[in-house]
Amino acid sequence: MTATLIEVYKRLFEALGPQHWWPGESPFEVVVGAVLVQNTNWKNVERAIDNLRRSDLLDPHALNDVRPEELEELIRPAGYYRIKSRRLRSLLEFIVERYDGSLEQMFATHPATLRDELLGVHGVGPETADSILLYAGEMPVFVVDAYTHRVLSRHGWIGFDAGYHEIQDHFQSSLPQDVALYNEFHALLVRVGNRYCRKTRPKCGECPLAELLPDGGPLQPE
DNA sequence: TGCCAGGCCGGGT
DNA sequence: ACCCGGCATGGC
Repeated sequence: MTATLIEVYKRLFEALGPQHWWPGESPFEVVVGAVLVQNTNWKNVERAIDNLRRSDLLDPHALNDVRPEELEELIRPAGYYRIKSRRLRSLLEFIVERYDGSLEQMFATHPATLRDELLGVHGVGPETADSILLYAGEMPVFVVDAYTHRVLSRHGWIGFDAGYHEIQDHFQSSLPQDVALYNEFHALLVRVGNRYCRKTRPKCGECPLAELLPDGGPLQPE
């Protein structure tokens, strides 16, 4: 690749500025959001979280005590509400049973260990686990998502068939272990994906990374 | 108006 | 170890 990842980051940051992802929110809110946002627009997630906040349920024990049907209704705007209600309850049960409902206690666990534990919870996959570790626990773990894959593969920086851990290693091995950097970089990639590197009708010409595209424009998947 | 959004699971090759 | 259908609401 013609530019290092750090140069890519700098370019994005200078063009788009800080994204302020999950800054003033409580760690628990981030945990809940990480599940609710699965394959879903963040706008929809905000409505669901607003419902929880209005009902004073943004607390592990409180939310764990809500009846499943009530939880479904509260998070309905986030979509997949029956699936996500079950996933959320699995995660809440884990936090309450394993860590006495204390996120502080949970995040005192070694990152690699906690990651494995989270992956064992129903409904928590690699991206959800890593989002919790990075954005709620402030642990130096790079979060990979659909946008990360799309932006990097269209520039030829990774193959279209690159898997989660391959991409994650790519970032973690070529960037300093820095929570703020990982946080901001991932948020910037999502922003680029939303604004320019779209699935249909991409606006590559206006993208801050336009000069870094291969000759002839973005690569297309086979 | 369809298409898409910050995935993951379960069943099938 | 992949591949695919299912899951659901709201915005553009």
